[in-house]
Amino acid sequence: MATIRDVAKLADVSTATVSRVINRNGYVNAETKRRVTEAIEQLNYVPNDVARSLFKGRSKMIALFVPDITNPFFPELARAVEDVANQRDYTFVLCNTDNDPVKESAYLNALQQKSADGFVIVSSSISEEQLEEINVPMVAVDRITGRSISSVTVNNYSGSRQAVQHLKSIGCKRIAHISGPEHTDNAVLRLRGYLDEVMYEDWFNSNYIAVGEYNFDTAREAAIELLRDCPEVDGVFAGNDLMGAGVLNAAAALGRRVPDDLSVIGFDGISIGKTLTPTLTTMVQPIYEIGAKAADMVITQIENGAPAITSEELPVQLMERQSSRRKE
Amino acid sequence: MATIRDVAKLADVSTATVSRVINRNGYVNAETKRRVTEAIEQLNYVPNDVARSLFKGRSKMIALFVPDITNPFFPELARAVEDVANQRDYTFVLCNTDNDPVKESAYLNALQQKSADGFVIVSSSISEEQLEEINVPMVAVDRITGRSISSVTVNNYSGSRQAVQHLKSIGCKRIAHISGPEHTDNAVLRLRGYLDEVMYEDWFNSNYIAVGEYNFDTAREAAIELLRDCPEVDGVFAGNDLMGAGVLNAAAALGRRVPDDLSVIGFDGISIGKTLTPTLTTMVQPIYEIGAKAADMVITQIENGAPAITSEELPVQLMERQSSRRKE
DNA sequence: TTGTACGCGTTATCAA
DNA sequence: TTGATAACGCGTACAA
Repeated sequence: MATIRDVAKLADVSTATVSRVINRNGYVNAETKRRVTEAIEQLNYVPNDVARSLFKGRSKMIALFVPDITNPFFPELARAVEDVANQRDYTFVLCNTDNDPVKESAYLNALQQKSADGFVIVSSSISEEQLEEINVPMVAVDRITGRSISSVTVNNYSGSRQAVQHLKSIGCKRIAHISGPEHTDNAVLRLRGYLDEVMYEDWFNSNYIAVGEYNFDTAREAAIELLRDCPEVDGVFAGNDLMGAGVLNAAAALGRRVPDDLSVIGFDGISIGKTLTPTLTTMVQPIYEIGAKAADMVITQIENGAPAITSEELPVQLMERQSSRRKE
Repeated sequence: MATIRDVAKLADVSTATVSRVINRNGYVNAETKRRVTEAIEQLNYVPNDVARSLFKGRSKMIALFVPDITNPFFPELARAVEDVANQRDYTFVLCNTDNDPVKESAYLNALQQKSADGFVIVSSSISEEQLEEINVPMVAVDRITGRSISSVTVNNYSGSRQAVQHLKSIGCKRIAHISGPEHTDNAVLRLRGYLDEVMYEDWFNSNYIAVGEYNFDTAREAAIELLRDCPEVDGVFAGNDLMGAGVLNAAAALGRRVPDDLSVIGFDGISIGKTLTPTLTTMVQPIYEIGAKAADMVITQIENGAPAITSEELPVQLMERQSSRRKE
C-alpha cells in the first residue's frame, strides 16, 4: 500500500501538498495539483483511515446496540442504521447486548478505545450515570432509557389504544392482553393503553392480562392458559407480533378458529406476520424509518455537534389482515 | 483520557517500561512493575486501540458480509460470528451487500483502509481475481465462491436427497420442488439432489419444478401455479424455509389441507418454521455452528497465519414437524 | 533491568 | 503557493 510519502516523492512535492490536494483545503497551484492527482492515480493511493483516526480522534464508525439480532424486530432496524451509516461514509458495528449491563459497558469501553464516534442503542438498562460518563453522541431507540438522552420511538400508548379499539370496532366483547416484560418501558406503555381502553368496561377482569417475554414460546403458553381459563375471550391484543404468532398457534392447538371465534392483533409489523396462517393483523411501526432517523441524528450530532436533546415520536398504523374480522 | 506518557510520568519510569508491563514482554523489576500497575490503576489508563492499530497494521476487527440481514437466515449467522469475535476480543462489523458486486468491493476497500483483519463472506459474486487481490484472511460461508478460498458449508446435495426421501418414506407419490435462484450454488445443489431422487421415477415430470427467489412471495406464487396445474402433487420440497412458508400459505389459499392432502418440507431450520401453522418440517442447518466455525477459522488464520485452504462441511438434520405426516 | 529514540501515516501549524 | 515539522499514542530496536 502506497503512503502519502510515496505520492509526495513521485509528484516531487511535500506530503503537506499532497494532503492539501486530498482534503481540498489550502491553496495549491493547478499544475502541481495535476501532478499530485496523477501520482495518486498511478500509485493507487488511498489515505490510511487508521492514521487519520489517530490524528483526529475520530474513526468514522458508529455502533448499534441491540438486545439480540436474532429477534426479528431488530434486523430491519440494523439494516436502516447500516444503510445510513454507509451513505454518510461511516462504518457500522453491531453489538448484541443480551440486555446485560455488563456486556453493554464492555462494548462501550471497547468501542471508545477504538474512537467510535457515536451510538444508537436499544436498551432498558443503561443508567443515567453511565450516560453522563459517555460524551459521545448517542441516541436511544425503541425504548427510552432516561431523560438525558435523545430518542426515537413510536407512540406506544396511543398505538395500543388503537389496537384495542380495532378489536372493539369489529365486535369483540371480551378482550385480553398478553403483555411484554414489565421492565421494558414500551411494554408498560402498551399495557397502560390497553387498560385505559378496557378498565371501565363492565366485563373487564384482571385475569384477562397475561405476561410474556416478547417471544413466541412464552406467549403461546400464556395464551393457552388464558384461553382455557377464560373461554369467553373473543379478542386478544398481543404486545408484539412474535407473541401474536404464539397466540395464533395456541388458538390452533385449542381448536379455536381465528378469526371466526377469536380475533388477534399484534404490534410491530415485522414481516413474519405476513407468513402466518392466518396472516396477522398488527399495529405497524415504521421500523426502518426509526433506525434511519436515529442514525441520521447521531451522525448529524457527530458532525455538527448539536448537543440538544430531542425526542422524536413516529406514528404506528393499523394493518388489517386475516387474524381479525368483523363479527356477524 | 490518559496516555502511556501520563502513566510513565506518574510511575517515574519510561514509556517503554509501561509498555512492557502492559504487554508482559521483556524483563521488568517486580517493584517497578508494582508502581506501574498502580499508576495505571490510578489514572484509569487503557491503551488506545487506534494507535496500536496504526503501529501494528492490525485492527482487531473482522467483518461479515451478508446479502441482507433482513433475511431471517442471516441474523443467527451474524450472532454466531459476533459472539466468537467478541470472545476473542475482536470488533464485529456487519455489511449488507445486497448481492451487489459493486457494494462488495466498496466495503472491501473501505474496510481494508481501516486495517480490518479478516472477513467472513456470504457471496455468490466475488470473483477469483478479487480474491487474489485481497491478502487478508477470508472464509466463505453458505455458498462457496471459488476454489481459492476456505469455506464452511453444509452438504446441500445429500441434505436435499434426505428431504425427498423423507417425503417418499411417508408415502408421497408425486413430489414437486420449488428451487432457489439458479445463480446460487446451494440452490443448484439442492435441485440436483432432488433430481437424483426423482428423475427415474415413472411419474416424474419437469413441470414439478418451479423456481423462486428464496423468499416468501415468489414461492407462494410459484406454488399456487404449480398446485393448480398439477393437482396430483402430494409433496413439496421447498428450497428453503421461507419458500416453505410460501407453499404453506399457497396451500391454505387453495384449500389444500396440510399435511393430510399435501406434505411440505423446507430447508434451513430458521426459527420462523416453528411459528407457522402447521409448523414446518425441515432440514435443519447448524447455522450458529457454521458462523462460529467460520469466525473461528478467520481469527485463527489471522493470529497463526495458516494459509492452507480448508473446506468444512457440516451435516444437516431432518426435523419432522406438523407439515409432513405419513399417509394412511 | 531500564531508557532513548524512531516509526507507523496523517493532518495542521508556521514559516518561507 | 509550498515545505518542514510537530503532533496523535503506541511498540520496539538498540544502547546503556
